[in-house]
Amino acid sequence: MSNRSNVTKQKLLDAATDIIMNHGVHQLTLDEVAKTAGVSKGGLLYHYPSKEALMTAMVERLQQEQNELYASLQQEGHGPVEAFVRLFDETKLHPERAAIQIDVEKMIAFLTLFEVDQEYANRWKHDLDTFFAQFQQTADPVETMIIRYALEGMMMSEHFGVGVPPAELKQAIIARLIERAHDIDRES
Amino acid sequence: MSNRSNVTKQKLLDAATDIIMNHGVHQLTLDEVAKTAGVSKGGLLYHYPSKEALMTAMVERLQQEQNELYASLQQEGHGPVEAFVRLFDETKLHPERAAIQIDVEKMIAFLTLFEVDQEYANRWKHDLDTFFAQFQQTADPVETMIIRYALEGMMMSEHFGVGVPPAELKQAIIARLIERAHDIDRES
DNA sequence: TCAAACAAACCGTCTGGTCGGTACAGAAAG
DNA sequence: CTTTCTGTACCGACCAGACGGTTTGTTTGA
Repeated sequence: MSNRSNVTKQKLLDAATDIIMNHGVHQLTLDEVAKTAGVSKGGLLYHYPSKEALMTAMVERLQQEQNELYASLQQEGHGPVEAFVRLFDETKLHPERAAIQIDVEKMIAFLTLFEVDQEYANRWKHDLDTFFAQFQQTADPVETMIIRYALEGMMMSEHFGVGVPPAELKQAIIARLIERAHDIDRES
Repeated sequence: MSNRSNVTKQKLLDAATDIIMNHGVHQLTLDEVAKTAGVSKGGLLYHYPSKEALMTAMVERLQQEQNELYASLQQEGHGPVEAFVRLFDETKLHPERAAIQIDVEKMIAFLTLFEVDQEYANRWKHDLDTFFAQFQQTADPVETMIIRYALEGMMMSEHFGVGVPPAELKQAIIARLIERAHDIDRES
């Protein structure tokens, strides 16, 4: 795969990501993606021969970015639960990490794709299932799951802009979650 | 509005709800709703002159059901936070309440509708905002918000079937959330 | 010069919505 | 009592636009 080809592919994935985040799934049409990326529809379908292929590539890129950030957080010495919590706040706490470019709000946006195509949704689900399985083996599975759910709920709430608390309350919530995650990791 | 007319309207809303929950938003077509309800497409559009009108009616009926159940829970003596927690589990703990017929999975299904029509999405958001505002005035706003987020995250996770824990763990999670909500309500 | 990379017109299907018409229950008229 | 009229509820063929995907043609770079 030449460099030129790869650049265009990334542009297309960026455009698709941009659309799905700012305008929702129903606006994710091939014409719109091509237009946003500054490529013709023919050019798009040259690289991704179907809409499904495009969406699969989007999800896979997101997954990879997430895995990389999560691994780097664990290498810094954080336990699995705390690393998970920090996954939800890292780019905002440390903007200089923007290179990794992980935005968790993408996840909830992509989740809506689950309803469009059950096929590759199941692939993603499998990965997530094995990941979350370890959360049931900690010193306090109940609390661990509450932490996990709280983060996902917060993510969803912010994505839809429903009942969003002031910034300082949000930071306090995250701080308390990190604190508890830290304790759980230490006891496990 | 005659009785006959109202029966048909409810049948149409039931059909639409059924489709959106079991097959996703992308399957919610007028033809499919009409077919499921045993009505012609013309009949559907006679009662709901547009797809948007149909969806708005769906959301409004859901909202009303929710408000009624929440009010009845508070009348039983539960505080606002605990009543909120029980809202997420009531139909499963007390199947005899099925008359009220509130299934929280509907909510997350409907949330995806937000992307279709920003108009009434904002109306719903406003209602939710004012509702959740009280959660920031409790004895422990941080914990209250964690409880709220955890429930929403759990709901979402179950809707998508991602990393769902065994039943006994789930019950333990809810039990702990109820316990904490009870404490917060008492202190407030 | 040749293949990869892209452009653009085009096609078939799906879907929201329109429109003319039907069935029927009751009111009004004779 | 019979006939005519009227409004509600509903049907189903049809239309226009959108969208995913194909085909054919053109450019670009090694």
